[in-house]
Amino acid sequence: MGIRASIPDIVIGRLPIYLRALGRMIQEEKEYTSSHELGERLGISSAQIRKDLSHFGEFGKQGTGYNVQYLYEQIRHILKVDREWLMAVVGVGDLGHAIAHYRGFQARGFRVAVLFDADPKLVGERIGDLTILPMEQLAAEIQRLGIRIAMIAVPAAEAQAVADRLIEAGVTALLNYAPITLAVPPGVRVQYIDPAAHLQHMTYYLTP
Amino acid sequence: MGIRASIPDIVIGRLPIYLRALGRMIQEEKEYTSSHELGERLGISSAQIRKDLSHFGEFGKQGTGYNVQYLYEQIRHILKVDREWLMAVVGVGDLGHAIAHYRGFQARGFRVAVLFDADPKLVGERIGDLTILPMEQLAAEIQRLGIRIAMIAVPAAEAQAVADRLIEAGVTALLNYAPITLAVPPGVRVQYIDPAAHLQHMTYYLTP
DNA sequence: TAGATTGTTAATCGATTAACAATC
DNA sequence: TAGATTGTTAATCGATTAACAATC
Repeated sequence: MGIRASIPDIVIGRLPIYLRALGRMIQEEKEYTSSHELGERLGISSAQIRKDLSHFGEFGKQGTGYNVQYLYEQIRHILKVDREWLMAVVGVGDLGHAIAHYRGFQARGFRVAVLFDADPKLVGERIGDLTILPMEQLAAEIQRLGIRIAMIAVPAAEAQAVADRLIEAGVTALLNYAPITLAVPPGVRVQYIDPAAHLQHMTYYLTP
Repeated sequence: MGIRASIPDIVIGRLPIYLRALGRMIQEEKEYTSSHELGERLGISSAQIRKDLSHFGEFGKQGTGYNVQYLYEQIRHILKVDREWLMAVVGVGDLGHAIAHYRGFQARGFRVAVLFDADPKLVGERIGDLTILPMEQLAAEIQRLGIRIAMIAVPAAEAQAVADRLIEAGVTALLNYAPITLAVPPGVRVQYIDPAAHLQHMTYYLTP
């Protein structure tokens, strides 16, 4: 029995983009697509799309391309979003509120299940059908709900301490909105959302 | 006179991360750092940091490393964020509100200067010292303020049309929060913020 | 000085692309 | 069938890393 080489992380990172485009095609009631068409929409070469998908199996048919619905389901399965993941949000300021209200998670495999904030003035406030809980309940609630994913929306100065507590409680995937690189132990994944960093990336190319 | 090869975009994308770390070091009143220390904090090899910086000049000293403040200023200059860029925000729902309130832009070279929304119920509402304007005023206001950067925080279904209008008005850098890949003409830059895509990237690695 | 660290070169590694046989 | 498109191989391209002379 051979060893299956691990799939490049950069390929995994493109799958959600493919999934997003396929979701739109489903809305458009498009039944079939091709690597060429998908690449066209995404600004990616058709060869790359075929190569990426080939890591996971054979999903298309020569001559006709890919059945949109089928490929969509397959990628959902590969990414393990053919189920619902519960998430915790820590920090319920403006950004945390926006995250808690966001309607877009449900369709893509996620649900905000619990909110925490360190500010006693916010604790007890209701958002949708959730009540903001104090930090003291963080570990217990995360364990009770079996939560593995958390979003950090606290100020930069508190983000590392919050990450530490979340990891301690059993979280292994963090989406960090604070503008700071987190130190985490092996086995814990972190993704970053830093709008100012994206903006700075673009200003390099702007002529003043 | 030779042709200066263009610097890889992936290198440009790392500069804001270096800048962010240097900003924190300034807060910590750290005077000198090294490629090794910086790399340690960021989970990047020291060789990569030195190589990245070498595209732009020589900023360090053998034996002592980099003066934090000096390197910070140099990178700010390279990224053209040693000034203030005005930005437009289109779509002032929960997310647009959070963006408009966000205090973190100022220190990193940006200011939200104008807000637009298609909803007549929102038009006229004040957020901080800004008033939400109707879409009809988009082109005129963007031109009047000389705005080159816009953030799109409208539903996916409207994002492409909004992008088209912004580009038409002279915007050449878009930060898109809508979960859709935008089609833009050459010369226009787009960066994407899609939390669900980041989450899906991580669930791949989670064991159910 | 001795130790540390830079900037740079060359080697390595990995990702993307081009091309095409297979086949629907 | 003829045309289209896949999955895959090999070639190309580009990015990362290791190593080290230079030097503070």
